This record gives sequence, C-alpha cells and structure tokens, in this order.
Amino acid sequence: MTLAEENYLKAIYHLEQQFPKGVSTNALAEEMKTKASSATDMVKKLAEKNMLTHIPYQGATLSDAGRDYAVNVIRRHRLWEVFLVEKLNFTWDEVHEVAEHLEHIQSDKLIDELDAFLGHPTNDPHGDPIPDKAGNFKHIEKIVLAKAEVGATYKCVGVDDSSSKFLKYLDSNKIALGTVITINHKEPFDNSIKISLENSEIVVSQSVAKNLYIKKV
Amino acid sequence: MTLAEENYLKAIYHLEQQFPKGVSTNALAEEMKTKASSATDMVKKLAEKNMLTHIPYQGATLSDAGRDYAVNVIRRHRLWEVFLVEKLNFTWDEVHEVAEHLEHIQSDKLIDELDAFLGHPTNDPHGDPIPDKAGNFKHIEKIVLAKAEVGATYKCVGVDDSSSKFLKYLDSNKIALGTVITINHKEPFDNSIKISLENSEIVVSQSVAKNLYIKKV
DNA sequence: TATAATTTTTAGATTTGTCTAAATTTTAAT
DNA sequence: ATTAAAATTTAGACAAATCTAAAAATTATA
Repeated sequence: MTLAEENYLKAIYHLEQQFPKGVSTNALAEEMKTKASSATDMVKKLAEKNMLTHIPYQGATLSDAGRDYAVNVIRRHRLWEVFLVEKLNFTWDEVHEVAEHLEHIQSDKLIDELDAFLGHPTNDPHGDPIPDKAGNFKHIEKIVLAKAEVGATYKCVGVDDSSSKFLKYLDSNKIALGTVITINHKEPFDNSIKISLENSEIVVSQSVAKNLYIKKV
Repeated sequence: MTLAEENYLKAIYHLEQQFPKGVSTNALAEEMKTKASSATDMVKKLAEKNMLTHIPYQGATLSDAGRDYAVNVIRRHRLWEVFLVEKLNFTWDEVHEVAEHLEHIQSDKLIDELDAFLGHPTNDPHGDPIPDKAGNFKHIEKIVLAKAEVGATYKCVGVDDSSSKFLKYLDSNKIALGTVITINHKEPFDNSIKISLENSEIVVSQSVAKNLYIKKV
C-alpha cells in the first residue's frame, strides 16, 4: 500500500460514515482536495487490490480488508497524536499535520511499542477513539452541542472539526475535553447557545455548537 | 526536498568522508543500490537546486547548503534511533530501517521537542555522534580494533558496520558500547585478535576487528 | 600514442499519481 | 418523455524517479 493509497482508504472510510451506501467520486475528490478523474483512477486501483468494490457511476464501498486497513492507519494516526501532545508538548491544534506523516510508517513493532509506551490510550487529543490492535474501538454516546437540552449539564468529549482555527477558538474560551458546561439558553433566531463554564458564561454560535461533542454528566 | 533527494544527499555526505575530492557517479549508484544513470539524473537535479556542484565526468561535491541539509537528515535519523531504543524497547540492530522512514518527516518542532524529550543525547545507539540543531557535532578520537596495541585496554565506542548481522554477533559475544576490552594477542597469520572481556576471552576475526571502534581508557 | 577498458552521460521508455478536456452516464426538470 | 444539468469516466499529457541500451568521455594498457 503506497502513501497515496493509504490516504484514499482513510478518506473513503471517513466518508462512509456519512454515506453508508457508497462514496461518490466527487465527495472523495473533494475530501482529497483533488480532481474527480484522479479519484476515479485511484478507486479503480484500490478495487484491483480488493480494498473496495466499485460500481461505475454508483460509488465505492470498502471491503473488509480495506476497512481493516483504514482503521489501522487511523490507529497509527491517533497514537502519534497522543505521543505528540503528551510527550512532545504539542497542542491539540498542532498535531494533525505531523501525524499525517507519521501515520504512514509501516512497522508493527513501532506501533505496538508506542501504544504500550503511551499506556494504551483509548482516545486521541480530540476525543476520538483509538482502535486497538485488532481494530476494535468503542463509540462513546455523544451528541452535538446544538442538540443539547436547556438546563442540562454536559461534559465536552470531542470535536467534529479539528482545524487549528476551531481548536484555538475553544482554547481561548477555556473549553477543553473534560470541561463541564451547563446550557442556559438557546436563541431561536440564530441558533446560538448561551452556556456556563466554571468561571464564565459565553454565547457560542451555531457553527461552534455543531462542531463540539458533549455527553450528559 | 523530496524523500529521494534527501536520501541522495545523505549518501553523498557519507561518501565524501571517503572521497573528499568528489563523489563518483558509480560510487553513489552503488551506495544507493541503483544504476549510474539514475545517479547522474539525481546529481543534476541536486546541482540545479544548489545542493552540490557537479563537474561532468568528475564527480559531485556538496555545497554548504547541501552539507547542512544532509547533516540535518542525519540528526533526525540518529535522534529517532535513540528514541526507538530508549523509549520503545528496540534493540540496536532493529532501529535503522524504521529510522530511515522517520528521518524524512519535516517538522522543526517535532525534532527539537524530541531532542529535548530524550535529554539532548550526543550519540546514537551505534555510538555515532548526533549533530545539534546548528549542525555541530564532536568527533570522538576513536580507532578501529584492528589497529589496537597488544596489552592495552580500550572501551568500545562505536561500529562501522551497523548491519543487523554484525550487531547480533556483538550481542552474542557480550560486546556492547561501553564494554571494556584488553588486547591479548594479534595473530599475524589471519589478523585475528584475541581479547579479554569482563568474564571471557574471545578471538575475533579481521572483519570484526575492522568494524568495531574503540578508545583507550 | 593509439587502442582497449571503464566510467559517465544521454536518449528513450516505464510507473505512479496527478491534471485537463472530452465523452459518457445518470439525475433532474420541464 | 425529452432535454438540460450534473456527475463520472475515459483519453491523453505531465512530472518524478527509475530503468535499459547506446553514445561519449576518461583512464589504463600495450
């Protein structure tokens, strides 16, 4: 599996959550920031390698082998993210790019030892679960802040958008994973939400509310 | 700089120690396990990028920029080797291959933080010096075991050949970096050397003696 | 110093992953 | 049910890094 192939597998895996019936060429091209013709070429190649099935004009669906492979790449990525934050003083908005490179290094011993060195972490710095060696991982029952009930109390458990901009916004508002918040008011006009933190009360926009995952405490 | 370019720079840097007047195309091709025509192509490309000067039919010499770049790749490689041995339980014969990949990841913060995390090590697991951030490193005054004096006592400080086979040979004979040895006898017939270790006396062949670096204690 | 042997370079082809532009298929709209 | 729009695929081209085979330059030899 080449670097490009691994990146496509990962992209298809992510898109399958959103489009379980098959990932379209256009969606894949957009995710990979490339052109539809390139996506078609790669999908064909991955189909040849039995990593996915492709019905022309219909879409692509990962095979078991392809899904396993993608999950393994995700495992590598998330373990490196934990390493960067916990051992090398990276902040959660800095890790993604470097982990994109580290994730492609192929060595089972490397990843198994890294996993042990980190104490078998179950979640990466953005709250996403880390698959174990067999590819299994737990879904936490999380909801998006936008769907929170007024008056209830929640804990922040993850982000949908892990762009540097969004993460820095959260930092500057003292919102981190584990932060406990209470929903004070939902404004119907613009879908903004007023929340209480430990020492502050802030209003977050709809776009923030749609990208922050929370869980009832 | 692409991955291939970095590998060529490193190879030319190593060969310059042996051929200070210029690295020949054939020597470079052999080091890179490729063909002379490929080496020519890459040398031309690196000359375009001002990483080296190339006189056709004469050889290649790194520019200051090229040498700095090569030293930086070597720094990355050796720091990762230390990480693998000290933190992830790799043995000194297992690290090279994985470090070959890790060394190409481009992130100053990554390497600076890794360096600090490891406590600014000065030597890699094979005894080779690790350049600091500015590219400076100390040469230890070491000699090859083959040149040792009979009766004298030395400390093992490095290896010339870091192949798994050679390192495993040293392991099985309880020779590690830091091991103190005494030279008992040099056999003129086959240039083998009889040495004493802490709890044993062994005879090493000429090829071993030429690949183990030692230093007077 | 010619000539042979070796080394190096050039020329042209190949693979991977990408692109643009054109052709084809599917979906949507009238 | 046609036609228009959108999505997808195909065809052909390109850059990077490699290869083989042939040409050119250098070095060694007789």
